[in-house]
Amino acid sequence: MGKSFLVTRSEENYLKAIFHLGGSEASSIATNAIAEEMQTKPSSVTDMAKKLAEKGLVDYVRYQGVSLTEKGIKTALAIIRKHRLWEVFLVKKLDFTWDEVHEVAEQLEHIKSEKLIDKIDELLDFPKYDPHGDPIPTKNGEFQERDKQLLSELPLHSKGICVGVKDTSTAFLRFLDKNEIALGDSIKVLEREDFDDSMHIQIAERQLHISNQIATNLYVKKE
Amino acid sequence: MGKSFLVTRSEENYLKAIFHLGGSEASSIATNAIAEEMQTKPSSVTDMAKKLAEKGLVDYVRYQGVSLTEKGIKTALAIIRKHRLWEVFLVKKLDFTWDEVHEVAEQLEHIKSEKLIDKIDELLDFPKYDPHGDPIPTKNGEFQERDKQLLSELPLHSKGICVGVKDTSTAFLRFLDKNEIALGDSIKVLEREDFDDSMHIQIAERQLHISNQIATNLYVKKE
DNA sequence: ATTAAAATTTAGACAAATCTAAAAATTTGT
DNA sequence: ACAAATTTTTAGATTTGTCTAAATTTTAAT
Repeated sequence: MGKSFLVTRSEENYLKAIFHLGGSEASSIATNAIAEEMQTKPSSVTDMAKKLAEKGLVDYVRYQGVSLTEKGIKTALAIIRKHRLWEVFLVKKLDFTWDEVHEVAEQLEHIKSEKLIDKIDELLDFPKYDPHGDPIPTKNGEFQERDKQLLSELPLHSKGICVGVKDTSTAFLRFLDKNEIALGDSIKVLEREDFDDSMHIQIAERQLHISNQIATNLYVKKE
Repeated sequence: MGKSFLVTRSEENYLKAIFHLGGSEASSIATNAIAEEMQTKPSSVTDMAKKLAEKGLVDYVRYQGVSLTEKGIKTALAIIRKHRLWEVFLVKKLDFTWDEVHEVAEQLEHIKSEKLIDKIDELLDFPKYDPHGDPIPTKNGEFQERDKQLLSELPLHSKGICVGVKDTSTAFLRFLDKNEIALGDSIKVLEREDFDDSMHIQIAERQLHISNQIATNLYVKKE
């Protein structure tokens, strides 16, 4: 079996970025898009694309961009799995807030030990979702996106359960904390303002007025 | 305050090695000794010595070797603290055996997050010793070596409590596991064989015959 | 269908961390 | 004290991952 041989930390980060940009589907991802995502220069992306292609992790055609191979997808999912499991660990076991976890998980995701991450998985009782509501791939790389929609798309008077966030910036997560909006909360759309698409919602026992910018960054699952 | 600015992973490993070789005392540590400890070449050590000296982490005199500065000691202790706390975590929370922890802890010790390690410390209830019996430095870099001696030096008929190991090789740790010798066990010297310095010991309810090589790698604390 | 704009790649350079081989300094043995 | 052995350093090369600037290819507009 192809014991994943040597994948460097930098290569792992590229694979993750490509995956997040949709590189696991048929479509190719543009050099510029990857450079943007990774906060680096397009020329660096080109160099790395060649390296990853040589290792059989991506398909790369000059001037066309890259897409992940089967092997690349597996590797990317393993990293995402680790990242999300560590996030759960930090929140559940060490009382980190959900805006604090990302930076540390970015480091922890590169720790190489199959036993370690499987034990963490077990310690957490095999969670299916991370603190932002994103699904955690299994050991075999299976994972299903939750059936969810943006709060902004929820019809008037219908109810949903908050299951995730689209924007994971510190600012947004802090806003949610401050307004006591958490995953699992039940949300009902009471009124919608046509003028600016802001809305009145019922959340737990409270009522809240939220802007469209909030509503387009909160995922809910219809009840 | 000198927020430890940038210390690379490689630099951290050198500091740790120098500390282990006694570089925190007045004595200087030879280039060759460090190369041996780090499994690298003396010329690489020279290069790094200059770099560390420039950052004020070691004192370095050409052809004389290096010794840690105050700042270098602090940095080394912070890494050792992290390494040992992670070892405790792996054993206590994830059921790793004590011969499995080192390799993973070597990676985890480089994770940069003060909050993370302090929370791990708290989760473990502020342990004083790691799974091999070595003391864990406090957040302020204080740490005291335990009052201990080698089992081989324990007088005939006297008793001690097993508090640590000198050799931390997988082979030795596995041997101890197989013979059910664990930290905390009470050991009494029943008989000593002058010919080869092997000894009969009473450990818990059992009696055991152990070679001098074992006895010179087990630390006990006199009762 | 050309040309202008945008995206991408190449070429050449740099910093970090390492190595080899040769030179220099120190230590050791007598 | 001086030659031989050992240790240490220097000089120059290599690898990884990055960058800038220039060249090339693709895309978009008229």
